[in-house]
Amino acid sequence: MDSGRLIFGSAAPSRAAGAGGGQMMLFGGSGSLLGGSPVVAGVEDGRRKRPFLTSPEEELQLDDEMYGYYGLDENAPERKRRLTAEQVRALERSFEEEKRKLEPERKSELARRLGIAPRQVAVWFQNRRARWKAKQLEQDFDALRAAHAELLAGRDALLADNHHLRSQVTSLTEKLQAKESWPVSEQEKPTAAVVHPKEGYSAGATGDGTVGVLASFSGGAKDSPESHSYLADARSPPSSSDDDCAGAASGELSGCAFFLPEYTMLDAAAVERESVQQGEEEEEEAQRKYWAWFWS
DNA sequence: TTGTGTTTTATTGCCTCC
DNA sequence: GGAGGCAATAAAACACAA
Repeated sequence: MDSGRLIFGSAAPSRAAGAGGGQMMLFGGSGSLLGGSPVVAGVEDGRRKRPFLTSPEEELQLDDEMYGYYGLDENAPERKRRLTAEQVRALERSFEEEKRKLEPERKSELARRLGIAPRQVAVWFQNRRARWKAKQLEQDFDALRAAHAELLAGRDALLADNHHLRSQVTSLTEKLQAKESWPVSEQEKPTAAVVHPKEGYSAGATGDGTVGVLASFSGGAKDSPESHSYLADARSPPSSSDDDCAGAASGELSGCAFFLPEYTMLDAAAVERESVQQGEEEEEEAQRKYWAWFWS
């Protein structure tokens, strides 16, 4: 967009600037963009419409009226001159102290002190706010990007964990299915289901007083009873008052063991066969003893 | 020296607030 | 309605590589 900004060329002799020597040479001077043409065009000066000029004198008068400190420095070759380092430092300090806002009194005071036009101070603050905002946006973007990366990493970890757990479920399910068709010899039949909590088994009492068991077989040959290191003899009554039910019938057990009169377990059928074989009465006795112990 | 990209200074038009 | 802020933009000033 052409902003319509004009550099007024002037054939008039340059003159001393206002307080501080005047940094700007927007109008006039030998370096005019428009080749020294005294009058070029009318243009809006921010708030006031700048009229078409007819002479360098009128132009200079308008410069005084509209720009205050904007003077023409005969030693300044540029049409637009940058603020000095010291001026910028002062403006920066003010920018920080005043939380990026510029009160009118402060603007006048700064302009007076730095020898520039109040309008220049306002413009500098405006541009400085724009730079600050752009930088803030950049920092915010970086922070968001970092947070996003962190979330992605967390998500990937969860997916990996989920995948691992699913694999475990699949593996355990396969093992359970294999055990359901487990051929058990008469001598090797497990006689009861015992849950060893410390090794990761879980059990829950059901509403009717039976206990459901999910067991994991680890160690020992797949089809051998040795893999059932937690199996114990359900017919042997608990011999200890230990709350942790240590004392469970099997000497193989090192932790808590539950005797289950009825159970849902992969080798329930084997245990059932043994119960039938050893007599219903004996089984009932074991259950009776178990429940007596269990509820004691 | 020159071409090119970046930074700084300034303008313009629109919007909000009082 | 005027003052001031902001986004968009222009253009000078500057930096730097070829």
